[in-house]
Amino acid sequence: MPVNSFEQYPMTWKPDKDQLVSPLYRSIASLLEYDILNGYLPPNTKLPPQRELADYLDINLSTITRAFKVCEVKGLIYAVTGRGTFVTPNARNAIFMAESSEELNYIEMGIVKPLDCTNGLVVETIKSIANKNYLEQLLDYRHPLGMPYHKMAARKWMQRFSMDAPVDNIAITSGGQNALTLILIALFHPGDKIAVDMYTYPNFIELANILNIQLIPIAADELGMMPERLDAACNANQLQGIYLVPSCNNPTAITMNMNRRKDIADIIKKYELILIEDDIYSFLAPEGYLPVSHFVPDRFVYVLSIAKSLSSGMRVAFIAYANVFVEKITYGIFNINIKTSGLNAEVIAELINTGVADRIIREKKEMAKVRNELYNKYFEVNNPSENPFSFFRWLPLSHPCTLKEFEQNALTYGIHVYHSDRFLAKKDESAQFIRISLTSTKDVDELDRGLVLLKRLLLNLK
Amino acid sequence: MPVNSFEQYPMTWKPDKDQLVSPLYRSIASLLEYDILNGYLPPNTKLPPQRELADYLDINLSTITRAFKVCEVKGLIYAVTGRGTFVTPNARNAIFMAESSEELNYIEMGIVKPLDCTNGLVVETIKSIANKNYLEQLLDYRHPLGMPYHKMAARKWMQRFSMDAPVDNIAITSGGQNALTLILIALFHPGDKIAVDMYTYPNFIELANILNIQLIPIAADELGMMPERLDAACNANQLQGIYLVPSCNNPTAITMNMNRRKDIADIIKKYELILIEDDIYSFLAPEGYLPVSHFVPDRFVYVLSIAKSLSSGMRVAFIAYANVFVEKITYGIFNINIKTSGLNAEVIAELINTGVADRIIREKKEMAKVRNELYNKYFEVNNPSENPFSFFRWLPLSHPCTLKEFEQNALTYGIHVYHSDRFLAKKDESAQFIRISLTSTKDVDELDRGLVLLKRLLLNLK
DNA sequence: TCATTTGTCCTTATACATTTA
DNA sequence: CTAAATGTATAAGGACAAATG
Repeated sequence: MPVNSFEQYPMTWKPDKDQLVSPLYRSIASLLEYDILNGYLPPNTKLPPQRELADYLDINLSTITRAFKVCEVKGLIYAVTGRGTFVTPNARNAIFMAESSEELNYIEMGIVKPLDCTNGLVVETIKSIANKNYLEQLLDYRHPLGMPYHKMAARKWMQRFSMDAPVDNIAITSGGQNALTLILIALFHPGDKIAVDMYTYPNFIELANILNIQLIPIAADELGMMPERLDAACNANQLQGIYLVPSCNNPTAITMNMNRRKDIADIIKKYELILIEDDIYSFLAPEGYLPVSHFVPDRFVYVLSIAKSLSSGMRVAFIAYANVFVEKITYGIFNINIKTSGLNAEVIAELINTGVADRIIREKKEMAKVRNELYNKYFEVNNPSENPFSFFRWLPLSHPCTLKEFEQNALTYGIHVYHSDRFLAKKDESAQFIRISLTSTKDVDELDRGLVLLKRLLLNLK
Repeated sequence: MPVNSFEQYPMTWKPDKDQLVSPLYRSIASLLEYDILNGYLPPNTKLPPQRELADYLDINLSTITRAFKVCEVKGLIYAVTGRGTFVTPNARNAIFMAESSEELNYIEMGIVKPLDCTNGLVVETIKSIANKNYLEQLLDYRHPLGMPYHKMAARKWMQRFSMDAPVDNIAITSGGQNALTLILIALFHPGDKIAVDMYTYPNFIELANILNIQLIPIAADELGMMPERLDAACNANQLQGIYLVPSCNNPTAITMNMNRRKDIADIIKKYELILIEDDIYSFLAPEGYLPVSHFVPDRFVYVLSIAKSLSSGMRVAFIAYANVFVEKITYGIFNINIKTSGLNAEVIAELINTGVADRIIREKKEMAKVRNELYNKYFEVNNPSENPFSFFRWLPLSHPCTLKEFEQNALTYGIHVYHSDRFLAKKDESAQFIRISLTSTKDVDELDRGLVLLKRLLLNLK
């Protein structure tokens, strides 16, 4: 029997005892699900403590725990030990490209677009390929990892960024996100733990979530992820891997210098982690910088997407990997993709081999430089490790604010920017920032107007 | 204390009691994992009953159950109530396209190639698109689910096969395998169970394995999967989904008739399964056949790959899905692919809209018919439910044989064929068959020679 | 700093369902 | 067809750990 009468202390959620049938935990879970989905329990509602509900329903605490677990897995609620269980606010953090964003009533500085006014050059290359007589060979169903000729172009492009690997250790995937999916599925298991920067790429966070891979955030100083912190985390948890974007970490814009790269590599070797090096911004890094992969030749997977550097629409990325991963990645590609379209790979190979690719990145770097100089007129960049060609900037928020509050407020000012909470693998009370995309306005003038609005917004917050 | 001394009745696996530390179940699981991965417990070994182990280790039965569950989710073991727990046979069956198969010294009747001599028509379409002036729009980073115009073409193509869905319930993926990956990741969890035909598509089996999704094989009669067996399996296990290839099941070549489709649909509704309908061979099915999805409008995901029907090299598939899955699939596509290349989708849309697609499938059907007629000269097809246009045939083996033995033997005869064990989700003592691809020889003559060799091989086995 | 609150994890007990002999 | 073997599902009790004030 219940110990107390609960009539006088109202609980936020009172399941109907009469509706409980065996199995109890499922019965409870579906009552809870029903009440959440029908709006009887609005987002962020604090549910009664598990013990209180158990007492009220006169069943064991563990049964409530189990019922709650069912709803938590469905994403309906979340729980924090010591604090309680809450109805999930149903906002997701993944950064979606708007489905139809023809007419925006704000200045876009949220999403990072790839400065794709250089697409005209890609179109020319497509046209020139369409005239070749070997087109039919590109439609072949063979070569799941990529045609040899395309892998040679991939190698050439990697070498340009000081990454060298034999063609047998190179594969072509259907874009960078597809490569990350492949790597997480082929080399990791559900429940594995991967170290990431405290603030990191949101789509990697979401991908890890969907695959039930746990991310362990590691704090950074002005040079990027701190080796001591990584060491400590490896000691405390059993980590299997690490994800890094060393050329220009998204969102902090930090380029890791060579010493820091070596120090991180030492920890990777010490704990035998698998390195996932996402070098999407390699074309913005100083010439001759060696990738972290270079220092861990037995433990790396290096991902070189061309979405930001050459063309986002072609959906091609190159990956290179240590010998030990050859079999698993080959097997993974076959299971996940079968293969990447030869036509698309051909277009990119042609861009690389004709030198057009070099021209594109030169132009993009120039545009990025101009936009960064404009940014510097309004805001200071104090950390010399931040990449001066970065497509986005990272600005501390002096007055803390919730994600929704801040971004909504910004929209009323007519600008779209992202709050740092979107980039946290584990939400906590970390310092707050905003990420400002410099490459998404249609021209420099619009960016100027956006930055003026941003400056005004930040002043008014004080 | 243990009730008996186990010294005299040797168990197949005896974990070292001294190595057990808390938590017990994990300790046991990792000992077991270690022994399997290091070969001390070879594939198919029957482990001791859970009760016996519990008794031996002097702990509770449930703790062993839990330890075994950990290894089962990792795919190391599998359990059958009443029979016991067994080490998973780790043979990989995925059918790889040869990396470099220029010079074959055998006749290819293993892999199912798509009769792609129609690729010339695809090439022409690529050339015509390259001349259009809207090419740059195809390189857009927007529309992760596919551009509206492409989705309309997808809808049109689906309608041709009696599948109708609003464009908001349609998406474009980077090929059929990519679609299946997406669906398994977005709509299922590791450990979930999906019903499949006893003999089913090997790459689906491998994909499920890599994602730790369990497949439950369901027996078939001459009309395909038996509804009663599916019902029984749903009763016994808690199933979340079902995978079907109803137009021409690979490898059995069975086309499910309308009555059977309805009966299966009833069970899907009864147990609220998620239907994954892989309609890659829809173009070989009789006109007007309604997909199974039609009968479960609230629970389906319909996958229409164009790899076999139009072009395997373009890596495009269309999917349609029930309203309840819109959010999860949108989210999944974003996390796994970001998007599929608009250029490739445009080529396929153009094929569909200009009627070239219709011409291609007409030609392919005609070629398939000729090759099937040739097959019928040598072998009998007794089951009227087998698709007369099938790209492959399914032949009973009167004298049982191991997979390796048979396939090796065939190669010495100069032919490449697949043994039925490759198509089993759970290896057991099922009846044995071989699958003969009719569409992979370069011409009908070569197929004729291959079939003669096959006939001779089978006679010599008797 | 420490006690309280609160969710999580591990282990056990028992009833049940399927397979096999 | 029945009984035994064997894995599965549900629920409970207790120890533990993180957050809070």
